[in-house]
Amino acid sequence: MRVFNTLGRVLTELEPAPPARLGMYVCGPTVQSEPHLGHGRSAVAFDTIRRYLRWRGYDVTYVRNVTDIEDKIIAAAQERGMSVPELAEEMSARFAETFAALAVEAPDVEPRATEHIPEIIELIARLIDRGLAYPSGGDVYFSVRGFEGYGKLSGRRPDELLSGARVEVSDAKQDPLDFALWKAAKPGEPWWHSPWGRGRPGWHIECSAMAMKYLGETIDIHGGGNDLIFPHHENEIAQSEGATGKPFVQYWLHNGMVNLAGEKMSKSTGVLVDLAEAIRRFGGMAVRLLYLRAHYRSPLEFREELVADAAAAVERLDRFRRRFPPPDAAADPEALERFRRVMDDDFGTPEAVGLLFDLVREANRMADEGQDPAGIVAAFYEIAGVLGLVFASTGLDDLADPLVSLAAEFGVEVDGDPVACLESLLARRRRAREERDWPVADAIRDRLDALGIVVEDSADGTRWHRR
RNA sequence: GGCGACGUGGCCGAGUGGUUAGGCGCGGGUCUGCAAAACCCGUUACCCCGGUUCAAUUCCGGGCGUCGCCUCCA
Repeated sequence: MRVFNTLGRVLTELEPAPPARLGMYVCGPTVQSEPHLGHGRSAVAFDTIRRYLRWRGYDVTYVRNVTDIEDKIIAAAQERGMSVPELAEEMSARFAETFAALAVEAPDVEPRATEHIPEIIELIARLIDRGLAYPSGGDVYFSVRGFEGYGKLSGRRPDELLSGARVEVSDAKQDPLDFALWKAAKPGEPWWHSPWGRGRPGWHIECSAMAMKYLGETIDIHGGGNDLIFPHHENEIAQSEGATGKPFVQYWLHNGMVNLAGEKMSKSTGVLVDLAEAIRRFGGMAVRLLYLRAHYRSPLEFREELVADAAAAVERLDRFRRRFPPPDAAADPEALERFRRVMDDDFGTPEAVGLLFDLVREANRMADEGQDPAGIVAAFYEIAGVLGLVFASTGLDDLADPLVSLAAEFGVEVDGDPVACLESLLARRRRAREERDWPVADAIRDRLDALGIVVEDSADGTRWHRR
């Protein structure tokens, strides 16, 4: 299978072939504020890649970090009158529950920067030993010009970077390009003891330390948003390879940005859409499908009508799932082969989604014509599962009271169980239909519809689902 | 200015040197007590200009336009 490697900007064969162990590190969020649609895209993109690699037979170890100490978190915590750990804890929980609503699986390891201070300090010390970093006034900086390969990921040469206007100037740096590995604590900031005094890690170093701790000095796949290519990932390479002398990452994978009204979603500009809000309004699967319908590397323009469109498409999948429960049958091999072919080509999820809808139509048609679609249906479930399109069956517990009174209204025997209640009502309606008593049959259907329960008749019986 | 991505039908979005993506929407039909669902048919697509070719939306060159990165960012 081929993947697009940002390092070299080429589609390359993923080696070794399965089965093999594969270490995968993805830059998780800096837990400073609520997740937005961009965070969701990255999480879903790499969750899908992880699921697919596993399906292909790889033994994947998936690490996604939480950066819980950083300048912006400190600032945000002060603004809200909270401690840094309190804010980080609250936002981590928000990210976790929001990602869960997108059916993003929990990572195998979810390391936090603040729990790896010893590893970070050790890595910095190694870089100092090797002459690639230097302490300065309580800070420690990385010597960019001391690392020969600097710029190989982002395609920037140190000399060209100098002309950029946004280089942070500091008397403490020997060179304007140098970046902080360790920052001396200012009054009121969180700090840890270090050989260079009280301080905290710089932004990039925690990913190097944690990735290497859990996945070794050379890791197979490293992912993140393409806005991290420079400087974050460029600096990770410099720090890691500077310390070990070995290649840090075999395959760099980057997802595209989510744009809003033609502009990138970003914390700094305030151009963003709250992820939890979008999930609340359209459902987690609609948001996930929205992501999957674009290739993970393409920019994705967000508009409300596009999520509504995705929600309608999810409805179709959901109706299909209700019509055909998971069968006890082998998945159609031809469908799986098509899936493998499009996904093997740098994770072609838009085509895979197209395939999924092909299967929906095919199985519906077969069933309509009296054939058994079990193999197609099984392929549908297998593929949907790999794409992370999972559907929770909705209960009726919140509708217990209205259902009981509705049952009583139609003279149906009831106990408190809402499912039994609904079944009784549907049985009553079936009798009405057999007696060609359309007013009663339609009234039951209309009243259930008002509760959000949709009743549909078909040749093979009556089905219901919540709207 | 440097580096990179991209311009496909009403909307979104794959893909291909000549032959069906797919979804949503819209129109027609089948089925059905009605409704819904499902299925079938249609909705005449590939930014512009050159070039290569028997043939280009697909390859090459130029133009126009959009977006991202260039030390906050997923």
